[in-house]
Amino acid sequence: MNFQQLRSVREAVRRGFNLTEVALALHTSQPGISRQIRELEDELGVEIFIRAGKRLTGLTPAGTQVVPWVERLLLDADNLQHAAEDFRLGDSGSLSIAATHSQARYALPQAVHEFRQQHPEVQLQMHQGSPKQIAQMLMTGVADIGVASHSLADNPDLVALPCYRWTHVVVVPAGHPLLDAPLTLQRLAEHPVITYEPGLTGRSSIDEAFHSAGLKPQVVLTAMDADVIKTYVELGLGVGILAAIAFDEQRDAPLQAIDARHLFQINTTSVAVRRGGQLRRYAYAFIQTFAPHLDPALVQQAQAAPAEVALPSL
Amino acid sequence: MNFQQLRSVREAVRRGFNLTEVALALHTSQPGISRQIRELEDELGVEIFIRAGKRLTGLTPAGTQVVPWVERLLLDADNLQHAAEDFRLGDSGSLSIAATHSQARYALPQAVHEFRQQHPEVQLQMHQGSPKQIAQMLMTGVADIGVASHSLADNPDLVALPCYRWTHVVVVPAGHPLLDAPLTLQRLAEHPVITYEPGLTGRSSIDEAFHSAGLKPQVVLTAMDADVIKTYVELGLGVGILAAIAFDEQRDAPLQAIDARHLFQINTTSVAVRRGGQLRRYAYAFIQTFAPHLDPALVQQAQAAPAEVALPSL
DNA sequence: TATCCTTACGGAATTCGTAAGCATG
DNA sequence: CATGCTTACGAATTCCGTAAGGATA
Repeated sequence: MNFQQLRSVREAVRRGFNLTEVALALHTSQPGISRQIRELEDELGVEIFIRAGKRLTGLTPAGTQVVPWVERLLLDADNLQHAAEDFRLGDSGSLSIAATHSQARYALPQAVHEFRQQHPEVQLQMHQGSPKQIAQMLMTGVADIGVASHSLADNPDLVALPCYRWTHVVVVPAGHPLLDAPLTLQRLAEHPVITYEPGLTGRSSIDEAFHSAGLKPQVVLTAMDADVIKTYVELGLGVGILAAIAFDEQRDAPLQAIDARHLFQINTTSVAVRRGGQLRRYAYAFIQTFAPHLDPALVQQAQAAPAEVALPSL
Repeated sequence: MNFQQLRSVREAVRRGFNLTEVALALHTSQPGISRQIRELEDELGVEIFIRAGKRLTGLTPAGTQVVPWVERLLLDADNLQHAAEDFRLGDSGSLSIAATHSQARYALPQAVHEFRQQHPEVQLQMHQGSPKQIAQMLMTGVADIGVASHSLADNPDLVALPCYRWTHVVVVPAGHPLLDAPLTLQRLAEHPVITYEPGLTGRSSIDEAFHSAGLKPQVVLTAMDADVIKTYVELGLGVGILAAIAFDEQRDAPLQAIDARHLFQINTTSVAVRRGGQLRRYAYAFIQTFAPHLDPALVQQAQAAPAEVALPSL
C-alpha cells in the first residue's frame, strides 16, 4: 500500500471514475493510474470499483466501505505534513480568514489588529463572502478560518464554535417618531424597513419575529452590509435594522440607535474550521484572540471529534 | 512519504530509539531504518529525533508533535485493511473476546450461544483475565472485545460502553439467621464474609458501602469467582456477597440468595473496544447480541470519538 | 468511431543490503 | 572496545511512461 495508490483511488472517486482525467490531475500517465488502482485492489483483496467491461462506473459495496478510510488516511497524511510545517516555519506563514461583511467590518478588526502585533511574521489574508461561500472556501482550503453568524454548523466537514452573541438595533434619523415611545414590533412595522439580504447576518431572526407576530413589515431595501443600510436610513428611506456591533454612536452621529434585543432572537457568531484538520499554531492563537474562551486545545479537540456524538446514557 | 518510513519512526519511538532493534523488528537492515527516518525528516523538513552524536536519544519538540500523526496514520492504514478484510472474508473469520470470570461464566454464555448460531463461520476465542489484563489484551490486539465491570474506561485508547447494570446478592445456606429479618449492613457485618478479590466484580462498591457505614466486616475468604465463593458458603465458612447474575435458584439449590441491591452501589458492566479502531462486522453483531442497545453504528461512532469531548456551552 | 481501460515492454529511478567508517559510553 | 548510527557503493527490484490491444457507447 502506498500513497500514490490511495491518491489514485480518491481522485477516481472525485472525478467520476474517469481514469484519464485522474491521470491528468495527478500529472502522470493513465496506465499508471490504472495500475495503481489495480495494485491496491489486489493487495486489499477486494474490488473497489465496479467495472462495466473496461470502464469504471461506480463503487462496489467493498469500495463504499474502504474509500472513507482512504480519504481519512490522506487527510491525516496532510495533517502530518502540516504539523511538521508548523515547526519548520515557526511563527511565519500565512493565515487566511473568510468572513461575512459584518464580521470583517465590525467584529474582526480588533482581533486582526492585536494578532498582527503579536505575529508580525504572519501574512494575513481576508476573504469576504456569504456563509455558503465561506464554507466553500474552508472546504477547498482557500481559507483556514471562517467567521459567520450561522449556517456554518450544517456542514459535517466543518466544526463551528460559538464565539459571542449579539442582538439587533433599530437605527433611525434624529427626531424620528420611534424614539418617542418604547419600541415594539407593531410600531416598527408601521415604518418602511431597511435591513440585510436574506441569509445574512441574522436576517432570518428578523423575519421570524415579524412572522410570528403576524406582522408584515414593508422592506423597502435590502443590503449586503450595514454601511449601505445606514446610508439609506440617513437619506430618510426608512428605518434600519442591523447588528448592534455595526452601530457606533460617534461615528454614526447623525443617526440614533434603539436597542431591539427584546424584539428579535439572539444571534450567535461562530468561527468554523475544517473537521479533522490541523492548523498552524498561530491560527489557533488568532481564534483565541478573537474569542478568548476558545483556547487552542479546545478547538483542536472539537476538530478531532466526529460529526455526531451521541453516547448512550444507559 | 511512505509507510515504511512511518513504520520506522513509530517503531523507533516504541523501542526506545534503538534503530538496530527496530531493524530486527521490521525484518530489514539497520542502515535501511536509518535511511527511512532520515528521508522522512528531510521530506518534512524537521528533525524528529534528538541525536547525541550518532545516537538517537529522544524526540525533538517537532517530533513530539509529529509522532502522534504518524501513529494515527498507521492506525488508519490498519483500519483500511481491516475494512477490506471484512468484505473479503465475508462472515468468516475469528473473534476474540476477553472477559472477567463473572462475565465469561454468567453474562456472556447466552450471547455466545446466540452468536454461534447466527455466525457459525466465525471462530470464537475467549480469554479470561483481570480488568487490567483485559485492557492489555485489547491494546495489543490479542482481544477484539473486552467485557468487564469497570476500570476499562480509564484507558484513553479504549472506549467503554455501558451494557447493563447489576446488583449484589447475599448468599447463605438454608436456615441461616440472616433470612429471618430484613437485610441491613449492620446484620451482615456480624457474619464472616466471603466475596471477590479487590479490584474484581464490584468489590470496590462492597468495601465502600461498609466503610461509609463505619463497619468493618470480617472477610474470611476472597475469591476470583462466584463459584468458589458459593462453594465455601456451602461449607459454612461464612456468608457470600456476589453478583446477582451469578446465582441461580435451581442450580445453587442448597443456598439461598437475599437481594442486597439496597446495600451496595449499583454496578455497571461495559464492553470495551479499541478507540479509533475498526472491527469486523460480526464483532459489532456480537456486541449487539450481548447488549441490544449498542447497535453497530453507535459503537463505531463511539470508537471514532476522541478521548475527551468537551464542547463550549458559551 | 471516439472514448476509455488494460496489457506489454523497455529504460530509468529507486530501493536495499553489505561493508566500511566513526562516535559514544 | 563494544555498541550503534552514518556513509558508500553496487546489485536487484520496482516504477513509470510509451505503444499497442480490445471493449463500450
